Amino acid sequence: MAPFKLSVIIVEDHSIIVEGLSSIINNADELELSGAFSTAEEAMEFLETNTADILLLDISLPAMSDIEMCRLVKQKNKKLKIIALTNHTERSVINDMLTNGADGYLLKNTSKNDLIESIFQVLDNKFILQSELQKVLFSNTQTSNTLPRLTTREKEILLLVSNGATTAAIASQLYISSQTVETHRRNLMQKFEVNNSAALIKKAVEQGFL
Amino acid sequence: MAPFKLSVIIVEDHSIIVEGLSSIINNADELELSGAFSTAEEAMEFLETNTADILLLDISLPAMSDIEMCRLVKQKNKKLKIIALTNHTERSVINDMLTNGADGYLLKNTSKNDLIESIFQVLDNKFILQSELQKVLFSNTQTSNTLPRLTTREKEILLLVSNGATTAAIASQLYISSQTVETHRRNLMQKFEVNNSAALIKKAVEQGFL
DNA sequence: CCTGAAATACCGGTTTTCATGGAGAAATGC
DNA sequence: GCATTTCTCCATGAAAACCGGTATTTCAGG
Repeated sequence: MAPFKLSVIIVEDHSIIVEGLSSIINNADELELSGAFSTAEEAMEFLETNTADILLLDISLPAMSDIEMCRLVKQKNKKLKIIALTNHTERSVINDMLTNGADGYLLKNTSKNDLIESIFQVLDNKFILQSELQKVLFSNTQTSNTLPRLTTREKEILLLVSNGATTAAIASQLYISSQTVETHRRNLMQKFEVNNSAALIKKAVEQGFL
Repeated sequence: MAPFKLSVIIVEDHSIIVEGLSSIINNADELELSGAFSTAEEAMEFLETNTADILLLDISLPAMSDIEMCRLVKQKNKKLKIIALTNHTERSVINDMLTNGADGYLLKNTSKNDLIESIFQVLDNKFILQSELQKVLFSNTQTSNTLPRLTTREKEILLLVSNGATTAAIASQLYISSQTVETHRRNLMQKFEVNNSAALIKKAVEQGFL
């Protein structure tokens, strides 16, 4: 019950994890949890009429809108510190998060102590990144740096391909010619830097498109 | 500090979730957490010299050894009640769990209250299954009932296919003829009930083989 | 020793994908 | 309104995948 507690909010849709974070935060003397939301939208709504010092943001799928949400939240609340919580260790995801407003990036298997410490580090205007992740980020393996940006049509075709549909089937389903479908699929393979559909699907799943 | 608390142990490798479960359990008067382990093996070791009333078992990937572990733990500790915790809603996974010793099956997004209630239900020799899951289990869609059983070789080839290797490439890598590889791939597609590699990879990922 | 499962291999034929390269129309964004 | 993306379509040939059988070897378990 200290007079000036720092306010933490959470965006996370698994209540067990919320419970875990909540317990960790409330056990820290200087922190208090002032909100838990299952979507970033709800959190933004909350921030319209309230303030907070730090946001723990769950990033479930790298390709989803989470990263975009992070950018938006930060844009509207410049003072709010954001820590991304995720399981993904792909360089591109980390990069994307950190260039989109996150002040820190933690893996979900972080220990209690690491989490608390990180929160304070970030509040102290420091930038945090687990050593495990620094390795990924600064390793010399010069692999793909960013997630591909897919067009609507490409996403549509990706989904159909993943369901096992052949080019011809997709074409007739979408009322376009199979050449068009081929083109899209080719572009998909190019964007994902693979050379066949099997690898395409695997990479797409890994990166959260499926 | 009631005299006879029921002892709960956890198998779960994400410390934040452990924290959440721990907090939930310790807040229930009649329960106490007496151990948290990141693997089922460790839990079994613990059970050699200790007892427990209930085990919350994390099932991360349906095709992994988790289900087998459940069976083993139950075999060795018949009195121990096991609740599986997972994100998977596939009928086959639920089936597998419940026929391998689990006394209940909860989704990871279960609420605090549901979890507590379920624990007591199970301790009361009831069998628990969320209504959401009952629907899946007893719905009339007569789709695939069990995960396919893959041979060692098939797993090997599945992995290589997912990496984008062509039949010829796989063949030369494994020092077998490409006809053999074709056969294995065909068997894989049959087992997964799909008709091309793209769908094969997707289904394999979904079911935890990749 | 026998059986069954697994791994290996082959044939012949059809379908589908993959790689190239180009190109016009439509929508989107500034 | 202009530029850039995006979506559309085309042709061709080689490569790979898919299909439906069949069959031999190997090896562990009963």
